[in-house]
Amino acid sequence: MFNDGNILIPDTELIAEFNKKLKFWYIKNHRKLLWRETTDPYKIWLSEIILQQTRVAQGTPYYEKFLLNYPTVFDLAAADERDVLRLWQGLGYYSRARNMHYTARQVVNEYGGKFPETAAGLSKLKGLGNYTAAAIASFSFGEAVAAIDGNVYRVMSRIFGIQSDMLSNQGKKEFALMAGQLVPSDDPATYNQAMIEFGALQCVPVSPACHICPVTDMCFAFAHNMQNQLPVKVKKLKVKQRFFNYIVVESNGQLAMKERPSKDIWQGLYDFYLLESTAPIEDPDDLQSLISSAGLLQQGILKMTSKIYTHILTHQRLHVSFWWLEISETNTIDLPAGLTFYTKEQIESLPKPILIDTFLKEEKYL
DNA sequence: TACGCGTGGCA
DNA sequence: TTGCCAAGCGT
Repeated sequence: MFNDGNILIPDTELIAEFNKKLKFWYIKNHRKLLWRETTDPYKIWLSEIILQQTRVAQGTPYYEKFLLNYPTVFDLAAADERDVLRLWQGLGYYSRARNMHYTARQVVNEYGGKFPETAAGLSKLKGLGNYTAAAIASFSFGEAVAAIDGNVYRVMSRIFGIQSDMLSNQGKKEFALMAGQLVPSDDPATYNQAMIEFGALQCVPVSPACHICPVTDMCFAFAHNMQNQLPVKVKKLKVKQRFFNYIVVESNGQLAMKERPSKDIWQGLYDFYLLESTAPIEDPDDLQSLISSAGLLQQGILKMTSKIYTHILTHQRLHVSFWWLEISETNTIDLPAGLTFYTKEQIESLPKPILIDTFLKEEKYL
């Protein structure tokens, strides 16, 4: 192994050994898929576009009906975009279909109906990124370039112990460097197919069957029992947007509060009657219907405080509005479950989220 | 660079 | 039920 700064590139003997075992596994275990029985770049291209982020079982019927309706790139180029989209219907990621149609016309009009024969040339076409361009280049034209899809990332990461984030740019560079060392000049097409198929069938994301794997003897993940940790994908934590509409029920100077339930933020702290919505509510009428559907008796004047509070948590952004519901002294009210009236003194001593505390102070209640 | 893009299968 | 994807790409 030699060190390239960030990753260890295995020596040529180890690479040769891995490739040999991989190829043997592939010959024995690969699926017979329609698009593997041709080198026609149009068909390979069609299959690769369809299979982007899509399972074989889901994409196969589409591959067949597209070939039936548009047997050649000329037929696809001559079609109306609307018809192409109609045929794509149900497969999702519809820009794939639009780009494919666009590219078919470009191939016909600017390339005389022939696809470029290198990954670099193919990359210039719309809808073809690094992976798809490399896949077509190797499958159709035998170019010795590595086609790195999600399966290949996983296999390389586990076998050779690459622990860089496969979603980061730096990580992608390291994987690409490794992949470039692995791809053989002899029959790169079968090698690429084999890597992808190996990832799809044997080195699967969850609970791979390592006891029947032919390369455990050279597998970093197996040796370190890290199959479930690799590949590393640093998930960008997604900030969820939530819209809170608090009903501050007031009666004789007391406020109705309740303890926060488990399995949500602020567990054990106290807040008001909460109606959560998927979008901000600005019209009191909308809130009224929400309230009545929730069974809260409407016996007072609902008044929104002017301001909408934004409260930021690690993984949530809360957009919070407060609505005062004043109950006149002569009325009684059936409070929803969990709510209890508390005096100002009691409220002062209750544990509350900062947001609630701030609100009460700004309203000069506390 | 980070994010939106669709659908169906699975635990 | 809900989250996590599955042969990525364009912006």
